[in-house]
Amino acid sequence: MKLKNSYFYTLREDVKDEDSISGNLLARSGMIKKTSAGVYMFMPLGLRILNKIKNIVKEEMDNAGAEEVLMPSLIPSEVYETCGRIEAFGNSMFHLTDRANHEMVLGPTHEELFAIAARNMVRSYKDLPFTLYQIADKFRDEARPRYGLIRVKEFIMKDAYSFDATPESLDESYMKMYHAYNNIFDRCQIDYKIVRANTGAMGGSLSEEYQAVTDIGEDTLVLCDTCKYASNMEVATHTIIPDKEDEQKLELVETPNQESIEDVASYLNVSTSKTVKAMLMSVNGELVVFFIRGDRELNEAKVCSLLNVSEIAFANDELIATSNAVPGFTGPIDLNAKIIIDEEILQMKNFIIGANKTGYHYKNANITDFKYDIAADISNVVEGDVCPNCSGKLYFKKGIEIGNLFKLGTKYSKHLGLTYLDNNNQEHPVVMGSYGIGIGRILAACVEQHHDEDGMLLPMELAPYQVAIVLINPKDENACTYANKLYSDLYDNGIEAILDDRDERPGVKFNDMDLIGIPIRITIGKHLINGEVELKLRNEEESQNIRITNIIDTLLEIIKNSKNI
RNA sequence: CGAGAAGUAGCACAGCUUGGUAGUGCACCUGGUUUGGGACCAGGGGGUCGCAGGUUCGAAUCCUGUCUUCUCGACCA
Repeated sequence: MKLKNSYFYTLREDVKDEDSISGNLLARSGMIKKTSAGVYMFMPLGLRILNKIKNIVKEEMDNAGAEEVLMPSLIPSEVYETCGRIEAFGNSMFHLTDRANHEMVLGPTHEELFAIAARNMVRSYKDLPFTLYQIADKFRDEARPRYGLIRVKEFIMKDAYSFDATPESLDESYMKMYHAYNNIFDRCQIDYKIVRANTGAMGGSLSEEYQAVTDIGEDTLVLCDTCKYASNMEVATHTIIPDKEDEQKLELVETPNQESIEDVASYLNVSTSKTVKAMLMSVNGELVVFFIRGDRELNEAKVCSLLNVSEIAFANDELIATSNAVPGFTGPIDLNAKIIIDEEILQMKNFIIGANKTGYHYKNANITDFKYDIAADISNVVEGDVCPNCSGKLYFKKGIEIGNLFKLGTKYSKHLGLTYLDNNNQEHPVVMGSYGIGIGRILAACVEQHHDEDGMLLPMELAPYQVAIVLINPKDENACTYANKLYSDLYDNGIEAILDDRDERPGVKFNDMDLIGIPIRITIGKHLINGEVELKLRNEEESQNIRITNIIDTLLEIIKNSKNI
């Protein structure tokens, strides 16, 4: 691309609309432009990067034996009704009607259509296994789009679906995707963690997420400092260390005006981990009181799957009044409500707990002092907890979900009649897996992880162009002639280059090329008369002068080496 | 969906309190001087002040409604 007659602009200041580094750098580079909240235009440079990511994904999918297809985005509602997902998605799905008043939706994910596609051809176990994928737009009406390309309403996703006869066969298909995913994210130079995740509304047995590690991540990753344990906070567990104290006698103590756990703990001069707090929640309109250690948080995802509900809410005053619970002083002893305790409390001794009486708590409470309905893991782990797999300590990082793997099982195939006959002429539902990758999120995560104060530092495989040729003085005819020759020589050798032939000052050109993250810069300036140009790598401070005689080989070598990192 | 803030030129903003016909920096155009890290001088183009009503002789400014955007929360396969 020669800049002079191309669509190219940069902004010198941050864009007010963008709240993330990646969103700002992409917008300032003229690569993306927001059209409305959570919806973006991709301009030439941005689209080039996107296409490079897509190509990497395609190559790895094809290598893993998956076949590419393309599904529509405009889909009759009834397709999603079959498996109850109109309900499950709620108002995060875009609904519309056509002129004949048929209810349609814009596809948020495509399990059903792929299952229907598979149903068209699968008859026998001999037809299995196979894997299909597409790279296409998805639509989700996010309540709050943010962080540039991270959380958007319309986005490009690679979604793959595997179809197997047996769970064992699914394991193999799953592992093929697992390896393909590692290759994809390695090639994009993403710093990522693979974590256990909640299967949520997708259903199925196993789910793992690929999380790009970044501070603006919306998920909390729980990692072990000793072993490879890695889990999304939603499903993270820890080893409970039993308290070895001897049980003491329950004692009512006055705690006037001490309503928060911190206040009570400091008033009674104990650690918050020696207290138990109550969470008064509404579950399907019923009051349920959850008890967890004072320094922990209730884990909604765990509670929802325990009780098999889609959401829980804080109880309102009216609901609380149906019991004898006293907010701030709620305890399980003589409480007339459904009680669910964190299993950790089974191992705690002599703890502080509310007395259901304003201004009073019990101390030296023990599990034998009260009744409860269910004991289960309902709390979040905290940093420093002991790893469930070894004796290491758990710590947290923030992550963006850039990919996921689901073992779906037979949920969709059962509902949609996707079955096969085995060698005994018996009919079985096909076992499915689903595998997603957010293409735009890879771009955003990559920029979040690779930038400096001057702009992006894109990996060679993702950069829109590998080389930027900066022509210092376009009015110098010799320099201009050489620059154009170099430009076409590079193309002849398969190297993608930008020729900055604009009539701008050198500083403007350097800053622009730094901003858009071109990995290699060739500057054609005053040393050309000596047969030399300047070579500078975006991720290095120093530049060097090189002879123009073997410049192509030098560049090919740099590009080749950078891909082997 | 709850709470808060903001919409004025391509971008970032001032002006609004106290109504009087629209301004700054960057970007853009012309001429000149410059030319290895976001040049300088001079001249110039570009805005129905988000939209709709209302008050007023007169509204970017005051009032009402509405839309949009952003922030914090809720939600998030």
